[in-house]
Amino acid sequence: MSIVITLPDGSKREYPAAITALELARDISERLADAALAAEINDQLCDLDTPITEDARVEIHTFRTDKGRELYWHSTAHLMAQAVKQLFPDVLVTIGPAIEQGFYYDFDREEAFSDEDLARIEARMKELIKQDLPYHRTELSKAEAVKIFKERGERYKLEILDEIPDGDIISTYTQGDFIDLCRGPHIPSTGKIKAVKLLKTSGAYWRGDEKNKMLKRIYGISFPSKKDLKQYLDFLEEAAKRDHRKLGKDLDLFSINDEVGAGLVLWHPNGAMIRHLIETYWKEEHLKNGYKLVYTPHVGRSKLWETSGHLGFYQENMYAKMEVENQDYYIKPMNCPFHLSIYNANHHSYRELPVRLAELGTVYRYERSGVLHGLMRVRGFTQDDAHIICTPEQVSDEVEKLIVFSLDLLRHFGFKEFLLYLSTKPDAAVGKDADWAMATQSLQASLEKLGLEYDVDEGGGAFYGPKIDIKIKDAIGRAWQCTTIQFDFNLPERFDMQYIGADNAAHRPYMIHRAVLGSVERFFATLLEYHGGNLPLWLAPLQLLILPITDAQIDYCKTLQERFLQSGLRCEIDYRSEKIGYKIREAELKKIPFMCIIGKKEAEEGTLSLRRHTQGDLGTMDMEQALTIIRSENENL
RNA sequence: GCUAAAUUAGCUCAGUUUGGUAGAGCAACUGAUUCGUAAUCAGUAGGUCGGGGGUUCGAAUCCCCCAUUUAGCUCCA
Repeated sequence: MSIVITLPDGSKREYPAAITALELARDISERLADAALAAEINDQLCDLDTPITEDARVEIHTFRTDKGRELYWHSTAHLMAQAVKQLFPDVLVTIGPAIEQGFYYDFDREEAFSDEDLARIEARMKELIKQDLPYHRTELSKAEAVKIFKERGERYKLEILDEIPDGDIISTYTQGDFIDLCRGPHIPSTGKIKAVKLLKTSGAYWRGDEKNKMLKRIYGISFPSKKDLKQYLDFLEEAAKRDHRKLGKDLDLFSINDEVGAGLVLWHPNGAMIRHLIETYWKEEHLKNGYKLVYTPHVGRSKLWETSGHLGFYQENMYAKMEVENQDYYIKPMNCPFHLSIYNANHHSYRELPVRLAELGTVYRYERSGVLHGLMRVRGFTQDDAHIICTPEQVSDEVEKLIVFSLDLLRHFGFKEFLLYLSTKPDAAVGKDADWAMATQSLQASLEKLGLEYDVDEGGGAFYGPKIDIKIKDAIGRAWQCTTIQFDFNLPERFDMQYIGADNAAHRPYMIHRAVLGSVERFFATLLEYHGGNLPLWLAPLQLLILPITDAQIDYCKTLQERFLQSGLRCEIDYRSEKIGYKIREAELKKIPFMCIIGKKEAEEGTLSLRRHTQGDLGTMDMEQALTIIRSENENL
């Protein structure tokens, strides 16, 4: 009886008897057999030596597939645990999964792993790779597994075993002297790992719970070639160059200092100019799209925060209360209660809805000291907040408009790729099921109507409503969350919001809470990292710098500056008596988009020599030609 | 908050192992130079070594506490 194997491309192969996945790969090609890591037989991921005994769909996984990479890294994590156990026999192993980029393994050890330890572990891993130890799968009963790990004193493994139902078959993987409880599959042998690098160590709570013991984690990554590893390390270096904290310092955009306080940002003139341009654009676009701008205070009475519920469920993130004339006040961690108070200041007819209230609202939240990170995570930040209050009939239209508006706004900043997520009802939630269903459905319908791809985060919504998040995809593959569009079934109740319908009765409106940029701080950081500091021309604090070669050209430079300023460009002259090469170098380091080099020749001819940052010399031309080039990057000039 | 590492001139860093009161490059300032597409030369000035306490004849260096930063964990715009 022969068996028929169907490959992912639909092609079929027939074999007279059962063969292993590895034999199948070898039959397809030697190269595939060499690259093969594991097989997926009828959607079941398994080791390469698994026999295929009947007709099946089979996919061979290599490092090129997501699943292949994942188990490659997982196998490397096992290898690292083996090296650690050999070098530090007293250390207990816990778990070691693959992550998006590489793997980690958590160990129970009193001391932290030092850099020297890492180097030793890495060296031992390389020895074990040379030995080309096979990963051997063993299936056994729970009792047998308990016996094995009890003998070895691996109490974390026993804890995991304890949670597995008694009847289940358990698998272990052994390579050399190391045995680990593992579902698998794994790569055939350690020799498949050609390049490995241990990257860093840190603490991590057992099972991710801060009440548990803190374990010592080691992160690493591995590749099937040294070249791939080098490429990855280069990528990390590139990411470091784009770090907004470094760019913020180099370009003199912002600072954060001890004396002012952690997580509180000082915006320097250059950064403030960029922020001003972002905010001005943001306001204009909101006004064009039917939003009303509002301003609200930075503090509010405790009564307000009781009504909103923040004192109940958010107090640990709020700054402590302050007392003035026997009244308690809190600094605002959110703008919503103020916006809703504005709505509630008047009666509203259904004819006025939707009401869209927008504000660049600065809030303060107490964030635990360990989470602060440059501008990405701060304690005082400005949300580009808006609340849309509408009737049930208006919901789907509003959601659709919002998605389009958000994407348009983001694209204007040069962002091109987006990742969209729809988050649905979590277990603990407020609001009626019917409302959740309706809101979730209108979010989903809008995404589909617009033909946008999105992922569903099941149960990932806020307790008060479902949401859509938009993340921006970076030039080097990282994703940054900005936009969030959230329904809120909680606050309209708490604030007893109403509108008068056509039936002359009071109704509860729907409310959507949204931020497009997220926070100005995080957005600014994302913008910097995305563009590597080379902002689009319209956002550059200084757009053009005129560089006279000698003092003799200064008067001519001033007439040019006048023309550029009249065209709406932000333009300055570098008067210093430095050599032209030096002035150009400085302007390049400051990432000034355009440079205008003026020597004797240009002054006599009435021309100018234009240079574009990142491109170099564009040649000699007259003013009109220069403006044409500059306008091609920004039609508003 | 937790685990670990770090904090020295405006910036980037050396000096800490083996205690003997600080050093470089860039930037700044002064002077010279007037130059053609990423660094001209010379000179000057700049630091109670994150803060506080302790050990010591003597602390940037050793010990303790605190603050901040970084990498993670947990949490989030």
